[in-house]
Amino acid sequence: MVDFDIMNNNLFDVLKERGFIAQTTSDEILSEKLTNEQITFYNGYDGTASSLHVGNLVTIMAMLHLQRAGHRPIVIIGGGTTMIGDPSGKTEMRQMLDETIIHANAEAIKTQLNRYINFDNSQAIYINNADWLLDLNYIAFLRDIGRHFSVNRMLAAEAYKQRLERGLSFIEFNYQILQAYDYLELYRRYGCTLQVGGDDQWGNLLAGVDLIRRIESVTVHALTYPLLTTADGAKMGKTAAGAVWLDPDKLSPYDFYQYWINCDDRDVEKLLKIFTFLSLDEIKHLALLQGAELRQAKRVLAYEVTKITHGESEASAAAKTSQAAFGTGKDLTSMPSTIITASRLETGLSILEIFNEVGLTKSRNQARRMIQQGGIYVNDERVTDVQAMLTSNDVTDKGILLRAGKKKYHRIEVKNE
RNA sequence: GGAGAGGUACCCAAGUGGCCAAAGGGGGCUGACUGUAAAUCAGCUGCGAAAGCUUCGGUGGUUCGACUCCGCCCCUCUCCA
Repeated sequence: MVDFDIMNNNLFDVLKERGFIAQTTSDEILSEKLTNEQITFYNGYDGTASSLHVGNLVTIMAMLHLQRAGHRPIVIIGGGTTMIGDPSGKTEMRQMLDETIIHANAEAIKTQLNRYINFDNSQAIYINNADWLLDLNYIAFLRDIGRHFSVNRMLAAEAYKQRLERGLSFIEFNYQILQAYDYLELYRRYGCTLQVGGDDQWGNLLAGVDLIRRIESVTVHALTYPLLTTADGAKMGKTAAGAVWLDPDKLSPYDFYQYWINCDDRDVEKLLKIFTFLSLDEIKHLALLQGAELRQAKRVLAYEVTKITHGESEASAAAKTSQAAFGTGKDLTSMPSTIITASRLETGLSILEIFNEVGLTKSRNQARRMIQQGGIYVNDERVTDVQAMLTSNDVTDKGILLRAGKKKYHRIEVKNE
């Protein structure tokens, strides 16, 4: 894919135009460096979960833009820092995670990042800060690094203010210092001169910039991405079911696709700019669509984002399934499905039970409630009887189509043993 | 270590011996209206077919009966050291 934006403008302007930039240490210098030099930059991911989510996708997209323009990304997994827990943006202390879990998470995230970022021939570097943090000598660290940090200034930082009211433990207070140390380490090892991250990381990034200036007498840089919120004010990437994961086992490509299709009208343009590689011109055209037409733009958005994360075939399948479920098509192949044996239908299978079993409802009580409210459908026919049973008569050539509410579908395939 | 205030369902927050599966708000879900959007309105929002069971930091008591009273423990916050 040819990226015309980058051919015609300088990278920094493109990033800015696409909405990737919240704060930087210096727009002018960064713009100049990104245009005239090949720099090494880094982005850290913590190991608190076994999968990245949509929030992290912003940083991945930005890294891809930077890598395509010839800069070298370092992806650092916070195997060491996650042992501490970042207090930024948190009102409560994070739960301490077990070392083996953190390690497993780090591995999973590494695999995941591999799908996006090209690590061939050292075009990108993967590293885990556990490599140097876990064996630090406390006294030596305090003397070499700790002395450069002013507690006064740290306390004044916005990130800690909120926590000072509710309580901040010493372990968390050290997080920023360790992250700053990471930057120093990467500067020394790889000549890394730019750290990027979400805007809530601004304080942590600056701490690293300061540390490197003090110790190495070198000016390095920091750039943050805006923290995305949806038009109705919620954090991007959160749904009732939890985070919007990038791992297909945690969130099916179909559901992932649906997440984007269902975005707020007002967010479409912003999301296209950040989460797809479509040119700004194309995006402008799509954003001109009005009313129901805007769904077309959402389809493009959902397809493109799903393609980047799950690949082209999954994206097409999800698009087809979505059309089938909400339009008039027939293809239901990528809809979540469950296989049951024909024998279970012989005696009649309770609707409550099957909805509960496939996870469309959380409990039988909930399924009952939804039937009473008219929100349960079998083969698109509303179920009104709480006692209703599924029988072999309900089996169509496509199995049995279960639906909870307007948007949650599940297909039952029947197997003769 | 001392003094005080607290820990209630997804979150905030009432409740202070039975009428409490626990007010209210937020969030979420369903329905109507729509465009698989937003806004609005209505209903629902522990588990169970039911009897009933589990739930108010933990644990032991008092009581016919405890979220409510008593003992011990754990945790959080504020002030003092």
